[in-house]
Amino acid sequence: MKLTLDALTVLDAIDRKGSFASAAQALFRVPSTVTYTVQKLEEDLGFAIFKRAGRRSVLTPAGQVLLDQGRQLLVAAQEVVNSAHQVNSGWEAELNIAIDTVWDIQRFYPILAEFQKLNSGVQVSISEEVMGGTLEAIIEQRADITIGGPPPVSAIQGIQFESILNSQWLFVVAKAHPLMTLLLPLTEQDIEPYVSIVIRDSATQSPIRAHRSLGARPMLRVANMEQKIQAQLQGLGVGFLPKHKIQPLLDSGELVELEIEKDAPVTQQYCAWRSTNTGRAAQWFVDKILD
Amino acid sequence: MKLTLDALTVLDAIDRKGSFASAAQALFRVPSTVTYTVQKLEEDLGFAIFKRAGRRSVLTPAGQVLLDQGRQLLVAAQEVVNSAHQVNSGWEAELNIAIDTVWDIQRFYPILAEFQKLNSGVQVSISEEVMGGTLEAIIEQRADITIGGPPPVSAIQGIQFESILNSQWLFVVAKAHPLMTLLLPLTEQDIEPYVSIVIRDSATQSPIRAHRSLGARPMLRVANMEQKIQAQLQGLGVGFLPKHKIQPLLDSGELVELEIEKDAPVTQQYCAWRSTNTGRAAQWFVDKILD
DNA sequence: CTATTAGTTCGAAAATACTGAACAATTAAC
DNA sequence: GTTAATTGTTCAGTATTTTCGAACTAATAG
Repeated sequence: MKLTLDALTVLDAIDRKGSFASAAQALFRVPSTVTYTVQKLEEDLGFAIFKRAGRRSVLTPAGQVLLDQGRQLLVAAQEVVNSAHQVNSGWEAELNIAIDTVWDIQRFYPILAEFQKLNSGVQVSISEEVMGGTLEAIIEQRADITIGGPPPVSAIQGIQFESILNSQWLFVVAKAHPLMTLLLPLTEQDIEPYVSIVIRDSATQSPIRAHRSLGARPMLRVANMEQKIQAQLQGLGVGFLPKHKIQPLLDSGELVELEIEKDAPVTQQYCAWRSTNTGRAAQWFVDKILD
Repeated sequence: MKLTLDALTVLDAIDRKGSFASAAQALFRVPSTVTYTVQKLEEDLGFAIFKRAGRRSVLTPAGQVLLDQGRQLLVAAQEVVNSAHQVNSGWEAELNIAIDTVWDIQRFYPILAEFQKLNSGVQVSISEEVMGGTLEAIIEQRADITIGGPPPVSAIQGIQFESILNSQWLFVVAKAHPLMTLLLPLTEQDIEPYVSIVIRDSATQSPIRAHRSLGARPMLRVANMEQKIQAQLQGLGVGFLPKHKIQPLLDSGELVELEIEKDAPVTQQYCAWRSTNTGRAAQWFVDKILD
């Protein structure tokens, strides 16, 4: 394969300017150089790119394909260089952040806004994951940073973890729920008859962990934390919810915390990042997240 | 932008072979040449690609990005050359055929099988379109050849049309349909009370043409001919269907043709292709289709 | 028929890429 | 710890490729 990007640039110029001569002018070269470049490329590739029709040359079908796809190649090449420059500047070309659904994404927006003021040129993408999802995302390199999610079962090569927040989970029900008539603290037997709202695990490969399902009771599976809150709010079922996400609903009385016999569970939330990642954006975000 | 594909090839070799020296060997060059190429690229791009760590060099983050994306660029470049070669051989790189839903795609498979025996290397894609869809597909360059579909409203620059088949449309109903008790031929008043099955137009931009809708009667819109046949077969409604597509159902008596007062409509089916397309595959298919 | 423009050819000059020998730095072997 | 082997670099010289400019051919416009 003897294709060169320079030759493609010449082809592009010829087509856009309409002639070898004007292409030469545009590229600050002499006409004979353009002829030479085209002839050399034709010889290297083994087929004619232009059909000489009098004093004006026209592209052959193969030449047209070469030009069309070659232009895309030129654009791609420029993007490669741009990405490398961006990384060289210390800022990553892109940064993927996976946020666990127990986190309120809105609380993250101010940090994002602050970051954008830095004019780093980093393309930041945010995805919402459930339970094992954040772990899976960073292991499979889909994410550079995770916010929230469970701790690693064992140390993972090249990934650092840090506890970020003690998320307290409360057992709550909607304000008119029948469970409110019972004597506190509730026993497992009290709760058993009622539908439990659980979040479907977004980790497709990890062993499924239905979070806090409390035995084999009737369950309603929902996609994320938002839906779980809504479901419990509308009395579709009961379950544990992270305190910091439902504080307003507790204050207004729409949701009520009920004491239960077993200890209210505490889950450690973890932030994770790739320790091999030396990008400034990743470090900036990790610093911010750890407060 | 001073990036060259040759330099990327060198980077790739260095990474795969693990050292400048073995890369040089693999590329039939001398070590100093490899050093020269790398240094020149670094100078041209304006950043370090390798960090000299003793006698063994390691990629900088920017160098890693350059290599990763550069490899994709190399693959893409090879594909560009391959495509151009393919077109130069006389066969197109790819050929898109749009078939109108009134046609039975299965009738087209033998022709496809015959074509594949030619070992042309052409990537053939087939899409199913409805009503105006084939026309739109060829005008918007999504298709190279269309089979079936309406005639052009006016001559279209660079596209040739040829009538291919007189598709006869029959008014048919399911075998137990109430309309069968009436006296033939049916009048418009006879038909009016019953739901008419119409195919939703897949042409998004053309003015909507609800095919043979016979005034403002209750309608059930379906996505394609297959669904329309099924709908009429299950007695959900009545309407015109192309004779050649329902012959077996007529023979078995599951669908019944009913004579109607107005002439049974005849629609010309057209085959279209781009007259500028000089590819052998397009010509081969057009010849076959026109019998 | 002449002037103009487009593209090519060709020898010379310039720029670029490659080579091989010498050297420095590091790792492996003993 | 010393020696040997391996790696990468430098540098001067050489080979190759690219570019240039002038001369030339062919087609088109006036």
